Amino acid sequence: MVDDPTSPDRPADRSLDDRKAAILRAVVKAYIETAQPVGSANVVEGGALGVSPATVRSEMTVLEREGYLTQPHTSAGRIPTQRGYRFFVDQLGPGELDAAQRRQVRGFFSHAHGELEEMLRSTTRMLARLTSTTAVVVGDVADAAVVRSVQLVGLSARTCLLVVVLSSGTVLKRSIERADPIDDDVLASAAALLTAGLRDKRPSKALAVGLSGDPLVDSIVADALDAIAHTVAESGHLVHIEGASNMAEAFDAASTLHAVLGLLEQQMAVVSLIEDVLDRGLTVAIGSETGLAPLSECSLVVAPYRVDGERAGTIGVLGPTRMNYEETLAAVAVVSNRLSRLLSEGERS
Amino acid sequence: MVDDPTSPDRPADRSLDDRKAAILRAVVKAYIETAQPVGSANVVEGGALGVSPATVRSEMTVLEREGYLTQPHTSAGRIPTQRGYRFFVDQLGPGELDAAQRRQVRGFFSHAHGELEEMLRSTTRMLARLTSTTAVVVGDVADAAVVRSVQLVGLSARTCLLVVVLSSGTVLKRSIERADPIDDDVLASAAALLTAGLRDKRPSKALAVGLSGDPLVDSIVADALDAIAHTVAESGHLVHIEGASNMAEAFDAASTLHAVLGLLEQQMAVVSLIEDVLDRGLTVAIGSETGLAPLSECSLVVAPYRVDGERAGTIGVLGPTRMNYEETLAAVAVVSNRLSRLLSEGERS
DNA sequence: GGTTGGCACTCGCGTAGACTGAGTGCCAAC
DNA sequence: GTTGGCACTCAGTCTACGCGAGTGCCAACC
Repeated sequence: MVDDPTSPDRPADRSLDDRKAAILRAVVKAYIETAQPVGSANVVEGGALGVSPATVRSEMTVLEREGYLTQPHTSAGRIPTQRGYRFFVDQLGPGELDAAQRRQVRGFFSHAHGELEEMLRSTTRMLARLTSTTAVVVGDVADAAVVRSVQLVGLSARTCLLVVVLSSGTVLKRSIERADPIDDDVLASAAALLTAGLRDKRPSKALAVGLSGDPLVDSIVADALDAIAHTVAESGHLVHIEGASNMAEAFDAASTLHAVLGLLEQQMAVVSLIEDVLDRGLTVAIGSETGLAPLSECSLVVAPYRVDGERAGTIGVLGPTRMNYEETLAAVAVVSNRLSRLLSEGERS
Repeated sequence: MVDDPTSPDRPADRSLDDRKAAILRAVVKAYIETAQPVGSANVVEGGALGVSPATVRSEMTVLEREGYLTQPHTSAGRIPTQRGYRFFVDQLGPGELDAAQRRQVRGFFSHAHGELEEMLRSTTRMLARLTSTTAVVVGDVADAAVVRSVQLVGLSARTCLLVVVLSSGTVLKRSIERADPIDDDVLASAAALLTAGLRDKRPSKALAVGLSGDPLVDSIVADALDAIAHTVAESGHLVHIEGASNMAEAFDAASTLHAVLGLLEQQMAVVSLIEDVLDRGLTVAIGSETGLAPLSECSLVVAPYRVDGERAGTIGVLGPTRMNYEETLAAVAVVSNRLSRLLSEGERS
């Protein structure tokens, strides 16, 4: 029986037998739909598992004891705990978008065009609208492209601006302050040296270039390499966040909302959150699994996207813990795939 | 009596005598503080205008008839109408920040440094924190600086990237698609021509440069000029919005909040809102004066900032209609002044 | 032994009524 | 014109109460 190929043999928590799993699933599904505690009768009438409410009740007490469900109070139905959601998500198969959503995605990508940054921005917008949640797209702009040109433009006597153009069309920039006035010729030679030395390298690998022998030029080159390293660290991740307004309808407590929106305003925190979740090998982070207190009532669904087979960034969706995981997982997967394809094509042309 | 220099002769609505004005002022002030309807007793005990509650009551009925106040229901106190707020704001003298706030502003500007964009961003953040509202800073990056360099960098055979560096350190960029493959030499000559022709001009005035005679180069130059015009139109206004999370505590109705946050996500709408308000010569737009339905319960306080005497952008604050106008007006004025000073100094050095 | 129907019990929620008190409008007196 | 007095209004609060959804337990059943 264990080897029966028809039995659902998933990597999920094996401590739950099939019926408990089915009941838990039904509770989670119903709760996601209605946001109301789910009673035993509700479970019976929803799924066709051929048992009476009484049986469901006794199973539910077990599920509660094991930490998958809670009761807001006696004489109310059950609500999934974080562990309950985790089980539910783990046993989900690959989902599908409904027709309208598929059309929306297809329509978006068939008309998509323009520069990388604008593409990422509009993708974020679309994803937010598609899922009615907050969408986050992180572009690893400094890691997914190579240097095309490096320029140094004098702004004032002692200040110049470093401008690095990448093959993706991304521009990194940073101002460099010098103690002494700088000559335009010196800037030009330094820029030529940098372009020659860094061309077709990743900006994150821009550590050294050949020296010129002229100490002034070499010193500026050193400053520029330093500036590149700083810029990569600071703005190497381009973050787009859209649909934060959708949070307003997900939570009724103003304080929760304030905390969540406040977190979203710290873009650095969002980037490291997503990195962290991906590093732990997760696709979904539920509640406290995000590791951030303000998100204890939120879940995050993430997926990397690739350009020519290589990770070029991450897309993600942040919503309430009781979000529609099937739909959101499908949406994130589809969008990341199509975005990967589109950007890879773009690169090739 | 009319010419008595001690009597408050303000440009406010003259249809209100001094006592009515004082009562209205007291009601607005109290309502801003408490968010509760204000009764006649409350008015008497607050301001020292030496009349009894009964007198205040009869005055308040007049103020209500004239549209400055409303009652949420009989047997409740009065609430200012939009017109009431308007009167209140019009008769406000120049306000002052309290000591703690002044310290905060001074501390920020004494440590402020870095590039223009980063400066504007952190200023927005500071303003949001200072006023506990949503702060908006619009930088007219394309109008407030002149061209320092124009470059064309080949990205792929048929695509190149236009990169314009401005004296402020701002970088404008846009990709240009060509029907035929382009040679690096051609790009270089076109870029040289553009730099020579546009240097020290404003990007918004970049309409033409001298021709080279080479039709290919000239055609690319034409494309580049076109691209500059588009970029100026599209990203000539750099928008920073911070403190949107503060809106969560200003409104309790989720739908209002959703509408306001949704509007804030459309940055274009915010820019044209602010432009529009300034064009009408206003410093404060109250409720429907903003011209945007989602902001009917909000007020906007704006002030331009200048670099070397010339308008370089706008700072603004968006909050609930019942915000603390005195404080906010003072904060916006102080921040715009100090920002102007800082940026002008920076330019000079 | 697992399953089931029956049943008593719990408890949130909605409704109804009473009460409170803040605040008004009116009026007669000052 | 101003004031104190007074009747009136009405939102908010509290309490009581019944309803009903839902539970836990148990004895009976297959």
